[in-house]
Amino acid sequence: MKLVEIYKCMCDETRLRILHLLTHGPLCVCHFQDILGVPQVAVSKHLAYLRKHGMVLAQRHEQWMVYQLPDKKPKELHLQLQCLQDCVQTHAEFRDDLKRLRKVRCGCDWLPTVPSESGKTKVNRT
Amino acid sequence: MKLVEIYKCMCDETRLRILHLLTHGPLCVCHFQDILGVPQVAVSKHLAYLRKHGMVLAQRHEQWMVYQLPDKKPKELHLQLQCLQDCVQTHAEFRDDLKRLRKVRCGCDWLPTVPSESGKTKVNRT
DNA sequence: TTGACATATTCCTGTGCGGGTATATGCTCG
DNA sequence: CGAGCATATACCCGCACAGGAATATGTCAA
Repeated sequence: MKLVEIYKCMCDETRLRILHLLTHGPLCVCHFQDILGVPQVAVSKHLAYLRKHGMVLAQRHEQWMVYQLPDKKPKELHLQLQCLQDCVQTHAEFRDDLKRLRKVRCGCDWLPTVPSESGKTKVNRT
Repeated sequence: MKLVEIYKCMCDETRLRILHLLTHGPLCVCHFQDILGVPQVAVSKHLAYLRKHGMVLAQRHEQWMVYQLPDKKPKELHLQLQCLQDCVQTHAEFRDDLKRLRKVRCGCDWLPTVPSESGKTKVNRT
């Protein structure tokens, strides 16, 4: 994995926030929309970019696409994500994202883990 | 310091190599040229970019401009540079830069530390 | 099948930036 | 001063990409 490519993926505000959120678990597109407050097309395009560069994995689940970090990460990626977590500690914007993330998790029962079939109700969006 | 800006600075191959070299001590422009094998104008522009974003400090020394990392770094920058050092361990291109760096240091007696007046001979470039 | 929802893709536009050439600035030495 | 070296800046070109609008694709449910 090319180190510069990792940095290119992280050098956009929205993508950085997406990656940061994903370090806390898988998410689907509509949740990114809600948490980030960014239009659907933008989210979708940034996710496509990240996917194209092997930074995230996508998996359809009924009508939703669930995105997550690869479980087997190359060492550089692992280090970078680790570093990201360390860096954001002091940045309010990222902590606010996490706050909204928790709210989303409460409103959605299957989120915390990789989505399973059990007890899924269609309450993702209102 | 905006985290994204740091990533923007690091998302170009040449700038990344420059920053990596600087983690090993101050350097002047002509050395970057020799080590990186990149034309003067490119080096100069990338250094200007890094300077503009507070990633490096410049200091004139007679006819040469000596660049170095700021000694008082914001926490994010420090973490990122640390992470960079960890990441490049496995990347040959960066190790090759270090090899050439050592050669340059041998050919230039004032380099290892911030340049001092003692015993400077004009042998920077041939 | 039709409609509603979730997501992706296409097209368009503006901008930032990388590469190159030429030129300007700053310093030193004779 | 003028020449020569080291470095920076200005200008031009091309490309990648971010943002937005419209539309396409895929899935479900009635």
